[in-house]
Amino acid sequence: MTRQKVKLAFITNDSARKATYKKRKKGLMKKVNELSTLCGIDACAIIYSPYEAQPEIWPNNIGVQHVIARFKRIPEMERSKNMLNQESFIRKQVTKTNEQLKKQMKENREKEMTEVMYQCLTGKGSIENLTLPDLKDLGELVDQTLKDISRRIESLKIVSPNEAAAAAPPLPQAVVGGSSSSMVVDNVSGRDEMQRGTQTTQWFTDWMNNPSEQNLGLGPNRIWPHPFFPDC
Amino acid sequence: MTRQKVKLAFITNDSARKATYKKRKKGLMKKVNELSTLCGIDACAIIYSPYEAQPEIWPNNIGVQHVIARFKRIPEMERSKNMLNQESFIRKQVTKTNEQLKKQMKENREKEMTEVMYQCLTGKGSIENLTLPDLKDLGELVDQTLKDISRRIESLKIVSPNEAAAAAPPLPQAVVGGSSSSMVVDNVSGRDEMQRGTQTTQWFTDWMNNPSEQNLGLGPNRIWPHPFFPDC
DNA sequence: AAATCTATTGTTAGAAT
DNA sequence: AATTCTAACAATAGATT
Repeated sequence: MTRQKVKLAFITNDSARKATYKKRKKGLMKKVNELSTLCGIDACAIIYSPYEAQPEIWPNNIGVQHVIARFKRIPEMERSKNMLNQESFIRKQVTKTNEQLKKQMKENREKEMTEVMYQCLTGKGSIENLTLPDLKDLGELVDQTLKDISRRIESLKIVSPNEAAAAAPPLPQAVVGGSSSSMVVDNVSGRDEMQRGTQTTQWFTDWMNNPSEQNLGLGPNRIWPHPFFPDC
Repeated sequence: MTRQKVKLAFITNDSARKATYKKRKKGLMKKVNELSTLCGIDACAIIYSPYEAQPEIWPNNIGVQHVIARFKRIPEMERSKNMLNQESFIRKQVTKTNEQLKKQMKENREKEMTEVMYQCLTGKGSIENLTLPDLKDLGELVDQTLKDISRRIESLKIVSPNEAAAAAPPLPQAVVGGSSSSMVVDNVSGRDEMQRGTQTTQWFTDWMNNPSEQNLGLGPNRIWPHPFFPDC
């Protein structure tokens, strides 16, 4: 579920393992106790270790016997049913985790592209060796950024200069709005058959047809206004 | 063992209790799993709740059955023996916790007295309404502080002025050395039968016999050197 | 080995959705 | 009711004694 600094695997170092055992057993017992107390429920824990002849138990012999007796009383069939529940629970967890992964990958992609965009803007990098999918995503990002900036400019025009700073809605640093963003370069199947984008990104499509550092304002002699932001 | 922000007691609010149950049950299961994996041991947990017909278990039906069978195999007698062990363990815990409590109380006491001392020194407080035990501890503290200062002064005398700052051992802010500190006012059973202290604290014993703000340098017109630190 | 310390990581109560 | 978020809090890995 969460990032694991110490890998969740058998500790091969004997003394480290014992130390961890003692610490974690103590913590676990505390947790069982708290859960039972806070929620007023019946529970037990049994732990076998090579360090003690007897199992370490919670809450005590009587308590464990009581819970075991209750457990034994359930017909085997009922318990199998429960196991199915557990399986479906796990399946649900897997689905959820995969969704999180997807979301995270998308987020990473956006950050990556934002980095590329800023590097281009500051002349520290070029898009020369980007792949087509990268260029496509970069285009979307630039398009969205451009729109955000236009929106910001409009909002600045409406109010008086003094009120502007306070009234203008903050401009998101970089957002790729999945379906709401217009597609700059779409359905690309090869370098020679690109479609034209929306008006705001015409320059980008143009550049795609005739890529050169010169007309992108990159490098040491970069120009202003930058072609990425012709309105500024 | 440690400070408990949420009191360890049954949660009466139904929905809060259920929320806590779900969160903590999840956390507990995770912990059991980690302990078992990290240390390669056999363990099980069984939790009954009003929210599920079946108990929630770790690791699964088979695993629990296995651990229970192993548990049942131990003669009752052996387990009682183990319970004794647990009892003695708990007794040990209680002893340890009490020791910590004592230590903490001592520490608090020292801080309290240090505060009083500084308030007196800056004229912001008076010792007029302190109890006899308070005055006794305050005396000890002042005595110790005095000694520390003398030690510091001596160390400054030995080295050249330039080296002094670097070479002199740092002066602890306020330390009451339990048995090593001389008793200023000891075995006090009443105001009229006080003993005389060591030489460094003669002034304190003197003051105890004739307490007055005047000769303590307290109040708006306070004197220097302060009687608490006649050597400075 | 066991206890203690502390920097880091993990857990969770309460609020927001 | 269930999820998600996050500040506050607790657990603990690794070092030290």
